[in-house]
Amino acid sequence: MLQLKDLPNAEILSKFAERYPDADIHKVLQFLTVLRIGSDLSLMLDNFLAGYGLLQGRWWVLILLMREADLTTTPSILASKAGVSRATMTGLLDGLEREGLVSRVTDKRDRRRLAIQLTTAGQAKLDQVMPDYYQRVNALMDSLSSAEAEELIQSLKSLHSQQTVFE
Amino acid sequence: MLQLKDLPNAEILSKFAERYPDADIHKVLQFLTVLRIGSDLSLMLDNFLAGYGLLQGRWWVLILLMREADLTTTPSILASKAGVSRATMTGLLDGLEREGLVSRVTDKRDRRRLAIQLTTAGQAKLDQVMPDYYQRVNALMDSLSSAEAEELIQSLKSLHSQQTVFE
DNA sequence: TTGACATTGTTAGCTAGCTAACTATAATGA
DNA sequence: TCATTATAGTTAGCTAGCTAACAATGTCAA
Repeated sequence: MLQLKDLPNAEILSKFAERYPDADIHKVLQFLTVLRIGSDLSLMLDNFLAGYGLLQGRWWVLILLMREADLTTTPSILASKAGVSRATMTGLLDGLEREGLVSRVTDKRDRRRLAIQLTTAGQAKLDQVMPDYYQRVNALMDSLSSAEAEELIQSLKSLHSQQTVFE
Repeated sequence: MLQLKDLPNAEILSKFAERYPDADIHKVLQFLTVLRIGSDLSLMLDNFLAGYGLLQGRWWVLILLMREADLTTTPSILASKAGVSRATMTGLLDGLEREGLVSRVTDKRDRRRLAIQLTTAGQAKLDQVMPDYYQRVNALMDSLSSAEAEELIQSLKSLHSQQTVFE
């Protein structure tokens, strides 16, 4: 969504400016550019992962599992660390279990809980994709100097911290 | 997805670095920060629009329609300008039509085509939301100086232009 | 003119996000 | 102890993205 290829022309601008005098076209375009490039980069990552038969959500769950010392944790903790709802995590785990990349193990001490475990196949999948991923991230970020990258992150964090104006 | 609250600690970093020596943790974190803040800002916009009973995809269609001189265009053109597939546009228009914000009119000269028209209710909905939207965008972007904002956009465009490294 | 090709919009089926509601289980306090 | 409350995971139903396939319609060249 939010295609920036379709920039408004002078006629359109005057129409909107007349109806909505508070509009600051530069700021709006900058804001939309941030949104659009974020979503394009995310789509690019999706396409890259698709080449390995993975999807962004599922791939991220595998990484979170690999971070655990025993390659195991619970759906709730995964949901919290991934920043999604428990319901969404259920769906992600369904897909990963179907593909044999994780397994669900019941917890006998607390029968509400499940242990989610990274399988050998899951670890092997990460070993396929991660070296390629890291190389490409390096190549992508090399288009900015380290000072530029740092300023980019700082500016994004400034915007992020101002989210309250939208509430 | 892609929660950055859960930053890797030293133990995790060494585990990943050992297994994947190409990983440059600073670059990876910067990359993920761009993705995450983009998605957070998009979510923020969703929440804002929800207060007016709107959703981002549908709202954007209304704006594209308002840009047209006669408030009318076709689903294909909308899909192209919004940067989504025709199938996705069908779904967005279904929702908007159900709410009475747009109407579908058959084209008698080319019976494959539909004319999508912004209704009075659709224009009224935009008139409710847009002034508030523009004020909030202004407030958000005021957290950056105009020079900072310009550098931010330039850096994002640099990244965007390097997307090919992920193909 | 007609057969091949292109275009338009829709449908079906997938992923992935959400909230709300539900079941099962555990924990706690009167 | 037992009633209440809290927690874990799932399900249902919504939005919104995608691709692939399809029917209806136009277009165009042989």
